[in-house]
Amino acid sequence: MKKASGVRERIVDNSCRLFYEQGYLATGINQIIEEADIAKSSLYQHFKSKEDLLIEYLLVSNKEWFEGLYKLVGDEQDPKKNMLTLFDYRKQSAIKKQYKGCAFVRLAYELPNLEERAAELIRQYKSAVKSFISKQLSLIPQINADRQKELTEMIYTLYEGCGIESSLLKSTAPIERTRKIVSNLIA
Amino acid sequence: MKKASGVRERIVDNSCRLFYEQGYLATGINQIIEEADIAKSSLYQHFKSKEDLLIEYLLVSNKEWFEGLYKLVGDEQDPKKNMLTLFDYRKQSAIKKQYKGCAFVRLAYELPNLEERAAELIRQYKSAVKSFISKQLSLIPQINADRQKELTEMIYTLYEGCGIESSLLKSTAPIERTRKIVSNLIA
DNA sequence: TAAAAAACATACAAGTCTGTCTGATTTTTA
DNA sequence: TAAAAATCAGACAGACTTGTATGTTTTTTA
Repeated sequence: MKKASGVRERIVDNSCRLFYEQGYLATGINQIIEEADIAKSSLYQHFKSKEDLLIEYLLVSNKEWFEGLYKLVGDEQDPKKNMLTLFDYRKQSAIKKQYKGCAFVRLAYELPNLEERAAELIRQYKSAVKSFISKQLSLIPQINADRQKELTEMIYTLYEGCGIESSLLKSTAPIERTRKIVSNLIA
Repeated sequence: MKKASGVRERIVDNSCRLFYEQGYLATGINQIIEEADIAKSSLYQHFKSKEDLLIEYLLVSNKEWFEGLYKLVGDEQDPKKNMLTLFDYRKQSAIKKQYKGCAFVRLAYELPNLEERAAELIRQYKSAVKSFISKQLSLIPQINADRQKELTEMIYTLYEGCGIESSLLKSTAPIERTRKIVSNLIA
């Protein structure tokens, strides 16, 4: 079908940017179409409602998050290094995103009565992050299955916690501290 | 001055309830005055703007949170028990508040460009929580000053992390797991 | 090049939002 | 009991919200 105009792309890019920077409720359709420089009817041709834009936002955020992580991981094989890379990635993102925190948690907290489609995408994302942690641990020979399960939960909890702290204090220090703790846990 | 009518009290009670249940942006002045059963002009006599209601919300939430914690602590002196009570309190609150999470983090995430007055109150609250943790650790003789500092950060990070997890999964399991981890850390 | 699809501008509906104002009524204070 | 303060109901301003509808112009497809 169409391909050249990039209208859909501009809608998605600007929606995602504004939803993240300002929050979902604080961002109006009119601002989106203005900054994307498209007509309102074009937006509603691609997305039937603002809620559909929200779903798109979650899908894009998920995709970009994992792409960014695996770009930083590169072809490194050492699971210990890769575990620490997760925290390096969190630190790098915190700076780039000006300490506004995880898009998924942000949304879950902004909309306490979130529709189920969106809530499910958030849970899926978090589950995938936990899988990454679990995967690395499984590749460390010294760690047995019981300890792996235990450490997965603990490291994931630390991962979430340092993200919050970093956002509230607008500082990477909590992430760096947590990275060191995790480093000791898997040493 | 006035004392009997309880108008201000009804404004504050309903504002706090609705801000927490629905979020700040999703709650309108009109809903507040309707559920508080007062006139709009009465509201603006007590609070000059919605932002002032937000500040009140933070002050009240802070007060109630610590009152609830110290009620659960009672006159228990054992610092190890009191540390675990912090997590029992988090679990109890999670259920009571239907997994909507910490009011302060919620607000910081809902309004990424929060006014400085409010942001400062949030940081103060989190600092006070950390002080509680630090205080208990300082009362455990086996823990030296260095270890105390280290554990304060770690337990606080775990505290924040398990709160997020609990909210996203609508389950107390992450809190219970974390309580056990903390129990081992200070055993 | 002619038909189909996409994007355009713009107005509009119907509702919401915060905050102000007027003037009447009730409550408190002195 | 008289003056002062608080609360009331309700209209209003002015801007904003999401989404629809109309008709035109541009782009793509066949």
